[in-house]
Amino acid sequence: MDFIHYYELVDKVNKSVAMQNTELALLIDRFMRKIHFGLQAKAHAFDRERVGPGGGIVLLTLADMGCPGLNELTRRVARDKSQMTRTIRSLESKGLVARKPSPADARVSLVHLTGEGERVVGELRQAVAETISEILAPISKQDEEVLRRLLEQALLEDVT
Amino acid sequence: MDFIHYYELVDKVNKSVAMQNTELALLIDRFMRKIHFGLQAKAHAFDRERVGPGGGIVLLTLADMGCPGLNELTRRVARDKSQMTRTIRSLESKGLVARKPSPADARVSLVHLTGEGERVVGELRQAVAETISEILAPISKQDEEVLRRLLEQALLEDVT
DNA sequence: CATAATAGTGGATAAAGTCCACTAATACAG
DNA sequence: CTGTATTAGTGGACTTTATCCACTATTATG
Repeated sequence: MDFIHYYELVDKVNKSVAMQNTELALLIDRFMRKIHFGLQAKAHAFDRERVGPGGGIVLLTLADMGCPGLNELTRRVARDKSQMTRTIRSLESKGLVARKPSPADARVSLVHLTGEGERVVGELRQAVAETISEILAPISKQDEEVLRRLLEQALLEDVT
Repeated sequence: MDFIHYYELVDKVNKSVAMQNTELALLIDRFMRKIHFGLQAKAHAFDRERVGPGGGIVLLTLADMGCPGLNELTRRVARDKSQMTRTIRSLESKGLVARKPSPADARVSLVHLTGEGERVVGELRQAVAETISEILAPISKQDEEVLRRLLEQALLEDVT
């Protein structure tokens, strides 16, 4: 009956891999949440424009990307197109971003930060950086670098 | 005017740290989203009970915790108390979890998985593990372990 | 030129998140 | 003990995101 033991073993190993990876997903979720709440605790101090978490991510991403089309931006932050339309409109009404039609393609409208938007991005960065370093306090600077490298590696293929 | 250069340098360094940490937050967000969509793509295949992402995380966490009080569970997944009440009620109505009053404290009701709940957790784990390993494919097994260790370390203080 | 694909918009609805108030039970100081 | 502060859980009301789908305008392609 040795083959039974073999299959039990295989099953056990599979289950353990599944559990470990599941656990990783839960860890990531908790980590994300912790950042979320850390930021929210600071939000009243810096989010005077009331861009909210949704708007914040868009602004920060925009600062990284320069002047992308709306669709490109949408793919990068992995959110819904129509939702992005609304987010951008909201940010536009606050004077933080502006748009211009692409000279190359009449369908795309290129989004970019305004001066005021840049200023808000500065504040956001400050708050995010503080929160992140509080949360990452228990791990060393080298490991922080490792973490960044790992995530970049895992996301490499969809840089667009 | 050397001190000006000095302050410029300090400013530049600060800004770069802020940017790096901000970038890390954006990476984590994108990573999270990737998992989210990865799971969603599989959802129709395994989420026959329609627990959704919210219910899913609660079920998986529950499997890790055993038989926690609702509040304890809420703190672990870092969500709102009242929201958790509703999530649990929804899972209860599907027969996936059950509750019993704590013998030690009449205020707390202890939540635990039912047999059916355990079964669903098995399916969830399968799907989550597949998704995670697809996403983590570009990084090595050792690095995966490093990632888990780093996150655990960063979350260590709020294990409850 | 017809047809397919892409960028963006808008509507409708569902799911989460957020805040606040409230009850019941427990802890605790005096 | 007894009044008071805390804590667990519930419920309501409201806001924000998410999701899905249909639609226009433009570009790409056979």
